Amino acid sequence: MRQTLLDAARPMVQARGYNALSFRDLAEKVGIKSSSVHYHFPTKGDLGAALARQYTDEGAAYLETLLSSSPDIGACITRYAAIFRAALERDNRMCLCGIMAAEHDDLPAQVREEVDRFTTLNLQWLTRLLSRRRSKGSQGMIGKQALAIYAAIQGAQLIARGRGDIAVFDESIAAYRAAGLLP
Amino acid sequence: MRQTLLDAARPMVQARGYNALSFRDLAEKVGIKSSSVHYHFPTKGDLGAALARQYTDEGAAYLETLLSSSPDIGACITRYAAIFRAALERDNRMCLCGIMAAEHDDLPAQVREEVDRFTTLNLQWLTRLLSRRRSKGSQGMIGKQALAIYAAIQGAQLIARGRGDIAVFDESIAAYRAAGLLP
DNA sequence: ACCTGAACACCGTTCAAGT
DNA sequence: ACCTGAACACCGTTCAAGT
Repeated sequence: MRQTLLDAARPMVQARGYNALSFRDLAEKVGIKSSSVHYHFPTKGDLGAALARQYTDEGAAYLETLLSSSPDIGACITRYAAIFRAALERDNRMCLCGIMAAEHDDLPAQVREEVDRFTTLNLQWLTRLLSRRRSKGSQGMIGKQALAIYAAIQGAQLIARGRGDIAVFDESIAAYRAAGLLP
Repeated sequence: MRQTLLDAARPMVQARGYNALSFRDLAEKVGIKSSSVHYHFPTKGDLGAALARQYTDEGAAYLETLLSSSPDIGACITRYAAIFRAALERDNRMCLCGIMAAEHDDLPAQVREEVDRFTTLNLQWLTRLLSRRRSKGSQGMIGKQALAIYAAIQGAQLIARGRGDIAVFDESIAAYRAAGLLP
């Protein structure tokens, strides 16, 4: 049941955010009462943190396979962007931690910590990827470029979701690549 | 009182989002009862829409002065990015319509429409700015570049806010400029 | 014209009670 | 071990009542 709740809650949060998630709506979707949800997750913060933790762990595992599956940096970035594109494809949803990042200052501390861990994980992964390049910058430059790439992709997803048009995402990514922001 | 309410509500939404705004908190801040807020704004959607409308109108006016004050495209973009930077400087707040964009699918229709109008306004302004360049692309290319610039700046603000570090914003903008995404 | 208190259905949360 | 109904303080909203 615990996993059933997480599986039901994830797409709800990806669509409408953490704040909009209701224990009663979630309970109804899985066929129990809202007070029963508290048996598995004492507080909404516990649920949100578990949601973000699992999402981050799964993302980390996928990113590892991605990095080891191809030596080509451009191909890796394309498949990295495809992760965020896939969320939009699924009923115009967002990255769980991207939408929660917007609620950052309104999140319970335990949820915020997991969201921050997702961001850190992505920045580290991008840094490792960029470190493969021959045309190296300093370590500091690589970190800043990783930051810029992550911010740009999250922004593209946010704006594309708002416009309800996945082409907005694709065109933004294409413009990033054309400019050389993406390797 | 109507304007007092709007002035008090704006920074609250910029900090924590539309969903987190409470009529009772807002009422207490301005010294009336929550039921009195409904006299000025019948529903929370009315308040949110008025908030976004005024924000967009003020933004539009400022962008016009910006565009006519300098013929230099790079200077205009720098001052454009400075608008978003200023929000972060003010207690790590976000663009009102940037944070509301994350709540997009959970907003009352009337609020969503105003948020979308802000986005449209910004894209049009950026398109006009980019049209000044000699090294022109097609009209379609310019629109896509405007989109990418807007998404990238919004993303930089979102991630910088999450990290609680305005340097994240500055470094992202610098990376955009270095790549040539920003003119 | 503007404000208020009381009521309503929602929300997260608690807890005694059930199986 | 897992679920439930009732209660609590919150929320947006309504409305009769006040000035």
